[in-house]
Amino acid sequence: MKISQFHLATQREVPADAEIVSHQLMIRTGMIRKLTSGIYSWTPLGLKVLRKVEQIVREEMDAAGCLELLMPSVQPAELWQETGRWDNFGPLLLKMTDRAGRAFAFGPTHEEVITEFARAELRSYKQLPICFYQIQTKFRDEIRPRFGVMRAREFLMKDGYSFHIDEADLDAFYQVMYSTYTRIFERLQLQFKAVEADSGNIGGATSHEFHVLADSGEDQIAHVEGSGYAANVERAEAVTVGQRGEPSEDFREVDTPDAKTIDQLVEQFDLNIERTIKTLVVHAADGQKQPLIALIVRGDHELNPVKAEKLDEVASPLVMADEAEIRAAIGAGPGSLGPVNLPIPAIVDRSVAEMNDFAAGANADHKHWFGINWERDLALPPVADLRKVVEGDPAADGSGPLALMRGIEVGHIFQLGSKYSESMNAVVMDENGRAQHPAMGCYGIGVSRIVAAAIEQNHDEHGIIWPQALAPFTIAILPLNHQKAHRVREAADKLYQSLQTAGVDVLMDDRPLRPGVMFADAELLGIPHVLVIGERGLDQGMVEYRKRGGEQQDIPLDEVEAFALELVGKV
RNA sequence: CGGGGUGUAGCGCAGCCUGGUAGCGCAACUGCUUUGGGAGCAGUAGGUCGCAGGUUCGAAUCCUGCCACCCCGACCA
Repeated sequence: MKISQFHLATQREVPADAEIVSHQLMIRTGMIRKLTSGIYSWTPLGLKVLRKVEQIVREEMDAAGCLELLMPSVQPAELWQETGRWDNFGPLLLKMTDRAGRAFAFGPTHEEVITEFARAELRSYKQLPICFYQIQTKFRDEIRPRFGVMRAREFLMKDGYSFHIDEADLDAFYQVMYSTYTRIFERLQLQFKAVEADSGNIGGATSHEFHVLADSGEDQIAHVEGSGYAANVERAEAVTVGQRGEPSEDFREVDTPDAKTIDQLVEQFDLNIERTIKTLVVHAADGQKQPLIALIVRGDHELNPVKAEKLDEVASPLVMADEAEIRAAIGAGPGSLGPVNLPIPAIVDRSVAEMNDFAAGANADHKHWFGINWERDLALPPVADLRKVVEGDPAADGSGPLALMRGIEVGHIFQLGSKYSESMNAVVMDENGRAQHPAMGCYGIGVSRIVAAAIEQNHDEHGIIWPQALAPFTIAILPLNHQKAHRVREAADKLYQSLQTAGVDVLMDDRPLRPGVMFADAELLGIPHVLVIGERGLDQGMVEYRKRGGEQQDIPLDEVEAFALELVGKV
């Protein structure tokens, strides 16, 4: 491609509303343009990268035996009502009506449509296992879109769905998808980690996320260095190793007029924060005896809402009680709550169950109990894993202390089981002639998000540094002062023609611009290999090669074509 | 949805407080010079000042309402 024939629209200035590097660089290189919040056009440049990601994903899915299809984006409400998700999916689901007033959704994911497809197409266990996938535009009406295409409302996703005669076969195929995903992210030349995950509102049990590692990532991952253990912190189990200490202090009530928070309490009474507890009041699940329930974690710990709302006793989604509700039920404000004489049910975190001689609110304003001990002073309430893990916690599998890092979720695989096949009554005949609900798996990759994630991981102060597998162009030719220097133009044209013929994605900067502009744009665009042709070099019979973000060397003019072909593996 | 902020040329911004009909840098266009790290000179073009209403002889500027976008929190590929 010659730039004069292309639409290149690089900008020097950093857009004001782009917060993270990938978003800034995608705007500055001109890969994307915003139409409105969370909705972007991909320019010819950006689309070249997007297509490269897509193609790697497609090749590996095909290699795993999956079959590509294409399902509709616009889906009738009835389908979503069958699974209950018309109401349960929440405000992310974009709903609309046609001129006759029929309700539709713009697909945020396609379990319903694929299950409808499967119940029409699949009749026999002999057709199983089978996996369909598509690469298609999704729409989720995100509460807060941000970071360009990283968290967009409209985005490109690969979604795959598999069908199995039983859970064992699903599990075996899940392992195949796990290694397929591993291969995809390796081919994309990204640093990534597969982690145990929560399955969110897609449903199902076993689930793994694939994260591209980046400090700007919105997710936190807990892992153990050198072990296989890794989990999203919202999922990571907090285990305890110690045992409860013996009571040594007196159980006593203390006036604490100025201690509204844990920090104040610790400071004013010189307490160890690990001997304090926080009592959080949330809405109980429907059908519980009382409308509120207390969740108790250690003073220095944080409640993990994902774990909490999974408990049968707790309303899902999690709703914190407001001060008025708390006062009505308990008679004290949020700063003065505790398990002693608590009139509502409570669940304590595992680490709280191990505490002795600890302090807590007295359920009366300006009073706390100190020296509390379970069993001696009050009965231990039910115990559950309620908190977020912190750096240094022991891993759930005993492999060592946890370290935390940040990641960008680019893939997620789930074992759905028969959730959808049952609710939508998709059945196949098994070998005994009995109707069975097939077990399903579901496998997503955020194709457009990968482009941003790759930039997040591969850039410097000059611009993007594309991995070769993703680069929009793999080689750039910069003919310096070509409009005056005939020799330069001829050498560049010849090289361009031969690389073009060999099928290389080559970009020739044939703009009549000063060298500095050409260098700056080639670096901004992140083209992995740059060949600089100038009169100075030609005088020595040389062309200069620069590797983006790396070394440079002079190549004899008559060897440069072979050199270039070797660089991009076209020999 | 709650909290905060911003809307002025393609991009980045000033002007607003103290009303007098819009300016700077980059980008764009023309010409000449320049050409191994984002050139110089001369010239040109481009704006319903987010929208609607109000106050005023006069509104980018003051008032009211609305809209959009961005940031911080709960969701997800």
